[in-house]
Amino acid sequence: MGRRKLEIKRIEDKRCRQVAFSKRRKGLIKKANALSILCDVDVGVVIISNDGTARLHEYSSTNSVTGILQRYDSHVETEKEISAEIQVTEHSKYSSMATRELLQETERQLEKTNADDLAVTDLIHLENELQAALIQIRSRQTNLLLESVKGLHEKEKLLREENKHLEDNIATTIKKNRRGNEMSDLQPQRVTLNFL
Amino acid sequence: MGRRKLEIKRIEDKRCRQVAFSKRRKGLIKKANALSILCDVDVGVVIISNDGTARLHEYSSTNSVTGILQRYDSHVETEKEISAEIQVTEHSKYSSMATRELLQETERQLEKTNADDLAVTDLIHLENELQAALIQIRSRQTNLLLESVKGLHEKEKLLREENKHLEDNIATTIKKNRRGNEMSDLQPQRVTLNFL
DNA sequence: AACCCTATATATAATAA
DNA sequence: TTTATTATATATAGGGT
Repeated sequence: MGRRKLEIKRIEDKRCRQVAFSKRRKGLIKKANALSILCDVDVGVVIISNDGTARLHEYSSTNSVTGILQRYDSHVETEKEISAEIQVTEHSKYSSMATRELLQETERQLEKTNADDLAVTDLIHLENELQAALIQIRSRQTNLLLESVKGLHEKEKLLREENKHLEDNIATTIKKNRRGNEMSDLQPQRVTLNFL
Repeated sequence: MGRRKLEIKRIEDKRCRQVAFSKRRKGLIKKANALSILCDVDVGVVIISNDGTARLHEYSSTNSVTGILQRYDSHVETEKEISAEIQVTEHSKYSSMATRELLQETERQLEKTNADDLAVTDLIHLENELQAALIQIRSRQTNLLLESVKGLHEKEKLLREENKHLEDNIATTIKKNRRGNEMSDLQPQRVTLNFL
């Protein structure tokens, strides 16, 4: 795209690399913006450079980054409804919807391509699709984490209640004991624990 | 870039929009790939289309998506070390490092630009930088969530131990009672509470 | 680092297959 | 729906400021 053809490999000259980075980063974000507007889709771009000081550059068509991430979540939510199983069947979740489509796509690709000219671009494409599946799994993990927190809070509450009951129990037992020892007449205990 | 100049606004014809999406998506990912290789940086692209069936497309220069997200985390981790405060001071975290740089950059931009020709591109740039700050805050939230889970697990363990002690306490109390009062019909209580 | 310039490389809109 | 063609629009390498 410039004065001469450029091989796609790391630019060794630091100066040139830096300039190219600045230009191409701008270009990439511009294209991301055009794509999102022209085709009415949400696009997010993240660039992490490591030249000495690691810097983070970002673009998102949605107002906030959390916005696009919430879209992830709702996307994942939909899949969850389809395979609303428990942890034991967790494995089956990975073969739902998009993942199944992905495998079909892979088969199609392999069918129509001779082993000879299995283009690198094809492989890159498949790789990207697989990565898309991975990000979905990651989102799923985030959701599970949130559920985990919720569950743990409930557990904590129940355990605290149980503790309270047990303490009361001990208190009354001791009291009655004392009384019973004095009057030689111990009363039967009733231990009632109601929760859940 | 085609037969005629195209305004950057939503393509109304669904057919054209679909074709443009397919092409531009491929183009964007190709450019993202070139950028990451040429300039030796990590790049992630996320595209969410909503044409009826919401679909998620993704690209990441790192082997796994979690990889690039871990880079986020470590990036955030560094900032955390600098302002390692508790939740109460949470607010102060938002004005650390990158955010401070960001504000300086904003000032610089506003200084050198007349109100007249404050280019849209400048605004877009600033917007993107602000979004970068937002994604960092989001990562921070994820970290806090993970810490929360850890803390809750510890809490749970302590509560369970406490419960065990209390149960033992009750058991021995009852045993002693019975021994000291043979005719009593008092039965040792079994307090078993299983949840989750 | 951020802009200009310009020759060239790439991307892609319209169109057809 | 994708795929191929092709004319045109954009992006950008190298060079200078």
